[in-house]
Amino acid sequence: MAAGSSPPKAVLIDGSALIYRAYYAIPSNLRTPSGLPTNASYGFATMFRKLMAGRQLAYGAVVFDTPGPTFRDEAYPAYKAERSAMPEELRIQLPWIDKVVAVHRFPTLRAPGYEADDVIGTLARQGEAAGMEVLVVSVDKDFAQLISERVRMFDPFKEVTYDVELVRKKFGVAPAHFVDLLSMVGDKIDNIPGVPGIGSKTAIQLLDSYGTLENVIAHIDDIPGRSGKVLAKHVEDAKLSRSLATIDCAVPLGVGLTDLGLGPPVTSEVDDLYRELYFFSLLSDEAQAVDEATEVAVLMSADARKPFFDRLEAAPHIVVLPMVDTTLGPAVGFGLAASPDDVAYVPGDDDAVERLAPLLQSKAVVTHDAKALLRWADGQGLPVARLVGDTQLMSYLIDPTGLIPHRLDQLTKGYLHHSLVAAKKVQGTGKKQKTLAELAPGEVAPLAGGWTQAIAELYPILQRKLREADMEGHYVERELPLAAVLARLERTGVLVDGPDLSRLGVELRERIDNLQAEIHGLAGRSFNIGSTKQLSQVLFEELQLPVVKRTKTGYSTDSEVLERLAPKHAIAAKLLEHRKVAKLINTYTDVLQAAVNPDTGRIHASFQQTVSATGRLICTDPDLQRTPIRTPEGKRIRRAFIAAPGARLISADWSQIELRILAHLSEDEALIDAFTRGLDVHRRTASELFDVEPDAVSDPQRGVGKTVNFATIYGQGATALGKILGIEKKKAEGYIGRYFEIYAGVRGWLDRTIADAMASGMVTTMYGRRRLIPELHAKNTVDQQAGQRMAANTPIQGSAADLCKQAMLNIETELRRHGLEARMVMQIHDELVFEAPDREVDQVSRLVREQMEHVHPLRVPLVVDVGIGRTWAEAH
DNA sequence: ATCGCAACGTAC
DNA sequence: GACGTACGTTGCGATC
Repeated sequence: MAAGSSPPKAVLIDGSALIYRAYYAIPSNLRTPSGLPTNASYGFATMFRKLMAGRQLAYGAVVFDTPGPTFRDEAYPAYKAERSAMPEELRIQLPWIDKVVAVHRFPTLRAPGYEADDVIGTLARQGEAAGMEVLVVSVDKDFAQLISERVRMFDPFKEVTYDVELVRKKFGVAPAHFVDLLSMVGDKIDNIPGVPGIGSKTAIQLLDSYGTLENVIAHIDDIPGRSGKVLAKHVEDAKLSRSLATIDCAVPLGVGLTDLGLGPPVTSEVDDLYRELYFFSLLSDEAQAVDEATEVAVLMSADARKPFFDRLEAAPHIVVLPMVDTTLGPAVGFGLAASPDDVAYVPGDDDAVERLAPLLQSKAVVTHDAKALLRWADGQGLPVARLVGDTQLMSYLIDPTGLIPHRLDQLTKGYLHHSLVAAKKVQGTGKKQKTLAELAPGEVAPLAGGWTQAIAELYPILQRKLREADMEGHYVERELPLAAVLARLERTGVLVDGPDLSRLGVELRERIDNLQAEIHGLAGRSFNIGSTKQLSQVLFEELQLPVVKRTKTGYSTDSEVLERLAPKHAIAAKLLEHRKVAKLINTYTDVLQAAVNPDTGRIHASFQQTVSATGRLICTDPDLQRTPIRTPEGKRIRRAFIAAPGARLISADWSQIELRILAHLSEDEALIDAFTRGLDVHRRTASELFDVEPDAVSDPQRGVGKTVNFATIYGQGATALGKILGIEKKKAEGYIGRYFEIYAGVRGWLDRTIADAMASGMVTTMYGRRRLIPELHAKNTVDQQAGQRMAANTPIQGSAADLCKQAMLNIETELRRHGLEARMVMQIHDELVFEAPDREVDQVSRLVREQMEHVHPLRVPLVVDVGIGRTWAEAH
């Protein structure tokens, strides 16, 4: 359509409905510093901005209800009787909402005696008649009746636009018959009675047959069964309902839609108002640039620093944010705050560190990512005596799967509703990215200052939420101290034998070259074996091998498929080997060598505390927790993890900790009995499943027992279990059924756990860490069932994580108490690895076993296997 | 050049 | 769709 020929556009905004929705959708803690609640104003303003973006609007108005009775109340006193008065905290925001509308140069309309719906209906019909395109903005489905070719409705919260087709799809009737539908179905929200016993299914059916309510009533004697009876009895209710639900499109307004022309908003006025309301994220780009770039003082000289550090000294707690480029590197500077209003950036020279040192010893310290602060402080030899706040850790504990990855900018948006200067805006991205050290203090300051101020503002909010979630104890006693353990573990790092990895790499590369040649030979041409797309063309089109399964985008070539193709074509086995070798080179030999820190000769991976949904620690850069073990080739990688000369690696892992926790939590007698008597549970399960004596269980049978035991922990169904065991679904069902006969207590616990989770929307671990599971209330069953599996698995996996964290803390304490030099170097969920001088090996082994086995009294014993060796492979 | 997603494979 | 928790690689198409 040519630009000039499109019809004029009008927008009619249902102000009352939107401010209510905004008020309830946005947390009430959103306030200006003076305490004015701004949640409804903020939501309304956000919606307004969204609405204006990119739309060429000629006419429009925001329409509000007026207090006092309307013609509907006179007709039917119960109308909207359920509605209570406007909350005071919302009423107080009305003048500000009016201002938001005004600065956008929008007219506001209120018509006494009528509802906003009627005013909007009247104007919409006017616009329609004048050939305009009309958009009604509301969350009220009643507007469906107005919709036509020219009138649509937009729900700004769901971001859905209703047109004739969508109304038909959602409600089952055309817009013209929407009130006829409501007249029978009623509307609880507006207290429109409808006809009791008639639901939307029946009503739609009746309207399909008779067209309108009027015609339904005319043929009331033809309607069979209960529907006919109740209709006949409630004809008057239906008629009343219809008139109540009908929007009056002929309200005498005194103004027409064409009187409601829109002017362009004056950006400066909008910005001024938003500053007043502290809506910094809604400021125009120009205003934001100015706003964010100023404010933070850069304290270069001793004279400038003195008074600020004096204020830090006097503050109840201080915020400290070291700005570092690399994990073990120096601080380029510090963001420091005595309060949210007293923030400064101090370049990281000797004077700054000297001034900071006593504060770290004496003050309550708040930061974001305590582990990083401690890593830096440890490196400087500075003790941090009272670390009380880590906004990253707090956010994680409050909702581990929300605001991922709990970065400051996300927390600021989520809790403070404004945005921060982006790091990439200051540092750039890609090749042009600058390190902090390459920037001038004045350039780092806005970044550091914004972050530091955000931490200061977030801390009390998160502290309250943490208390509300009843997790302060766990946070203070376990998670926060663990950050110190992890900081030390990361700084220690783990020694790897680079030359050994290099030799292995050479060997593997030779193998892969040969494999590649063989595969190309078998394929009849060369191609990129790493490309699944090219590979599937070779396998399924050129070699005409049968398609085993498909992926979203084409044919699958995963290892399971290749296994199945192996009997048919020699290429499959070669491909499997190629994959395995390529994986070892790419993910392990090369990566691990590259990860060795040239200064220390060790790998300093990151053990992250705020990532997993269940509370497990997660290792990255590189991910040492996935170092291969299952195959002989994989095990060679573990041989490259070594102890320093004169030291040994000690590996200690819990035996079947998750099953033991399941036994403890479920209090299942058979499971508790098995562990208490020190039986092999997998054998025990197999013995029951196959009805043979435990001693007569074969290895494959024990394997099935093991798989079925694990299936419980993961909430596996018969399909999945069957697939893994390579048996029919029916047979897998049989196993599962039998399993729950043997371990009836487990069934009961699972049922209770899932039921509790459905009721509360969350699950908790042994030490009270919680996980919200929104999937439990998903609309579709698939997601819901996934939610239930998470609900079953999380207490088990999460409690295992809890115990491991506690053990790590206890062991660290004991190692220090005994003045031992041994260091924890890795955690692999149920395994802890230590590097100990030869003379300490025996003592540390005993100490570690003792601490791990007795970390927490359970209804079953915990058993730990300890291994010692020069390499990880030897020790495990 | 950079980003995000799909497919795959590794661990507990 | 049917197994919980993760990370990281390569390839590849979309986007800047």
